[in-house]
Amino acid sequence: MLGGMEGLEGRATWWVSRAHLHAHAILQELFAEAGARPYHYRLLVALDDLGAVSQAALGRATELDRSDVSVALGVLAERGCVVRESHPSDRRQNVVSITGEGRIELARLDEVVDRAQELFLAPLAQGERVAFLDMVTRLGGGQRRA
Amino acid sequence: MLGGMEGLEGRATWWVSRAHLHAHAILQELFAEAGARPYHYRLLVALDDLGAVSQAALGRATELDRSDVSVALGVLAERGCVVRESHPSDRRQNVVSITGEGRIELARLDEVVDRAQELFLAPLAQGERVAFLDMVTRLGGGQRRA
DNA sequence: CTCATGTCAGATCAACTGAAATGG
DNA sequence: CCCATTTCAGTTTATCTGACATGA
Repeated sequence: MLGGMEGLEGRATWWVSRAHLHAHAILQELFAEAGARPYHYRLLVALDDLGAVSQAALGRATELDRSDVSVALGVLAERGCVVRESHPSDRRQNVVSITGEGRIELARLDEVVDRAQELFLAPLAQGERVAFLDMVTRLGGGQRRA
Repeated sequence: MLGGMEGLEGRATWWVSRAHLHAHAILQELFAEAGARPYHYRLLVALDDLGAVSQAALGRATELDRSDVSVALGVLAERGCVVRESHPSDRRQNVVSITGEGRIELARLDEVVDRAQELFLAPLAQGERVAFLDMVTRLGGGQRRA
């Protein structure tokens, strides 16, 4: 009678956390195989989307910290995936653009992410996936970092 | 044509991660208000369930590291929520039991966790919650820490 | 003076690792 | 000798803070 369910296990928050851990492990492994990091992918996606932007703008678009953007772009630049040029009229800014190399890398990583979704969603029937995505989107909806 | 969906955003793994962040933030805040940590709750639940057990057994039951169990039990013992006695025939072991105080604290934290579920699941209609829990349980199912 | 930008060094926090001390 | 338990110190990894130099 008293409470019903007890413990964190069995609660929605617990299972969401487990699912996240599982998803994270899958992504980490596939990205590691591919020799990249999720940050790199996020940045390449945003750059392909936005065109040439400053690092600060990139950080805002991807919700990454400017310091992490700075570091990750260093790696991507070394690999020739992006180029940084200083802004003509505002010399504080590094204007970043994706390169042809970068687009190839992006396409490769897109496939990695697709494979990760497939692995992660494997326990759900095709019909369930739409409903799940709809619900989990609402549950994560208003989330912003502190 | 080419790929369809691009970017981590919009993918299932992304939204699960967002939902996890949201759930985590809710739990952290409510536990902080209550002056406790999720570890404490996990341990109290297990102790209430198992009765008197060694710290090592507790660690295995809760999937917490022995070292973290040791530290968290130190806090709980200071607050009078648990007692540690050395095992009569195996003097390596600390046999831990929940106290009356501990059971009161546990009941209090159970309510905290219930409130957290309510807040977290608020975007879902009552009927959806069962379906969501079923699916997310399957998605987190086989997960074990490395 | 103030604010924005890019960079770097370090704080943080949870989770985990390693080793020492004790004992079976 | 080998293994289990408890404890503590320290590593790890991603994220975030703070400070600094530059410049608008």
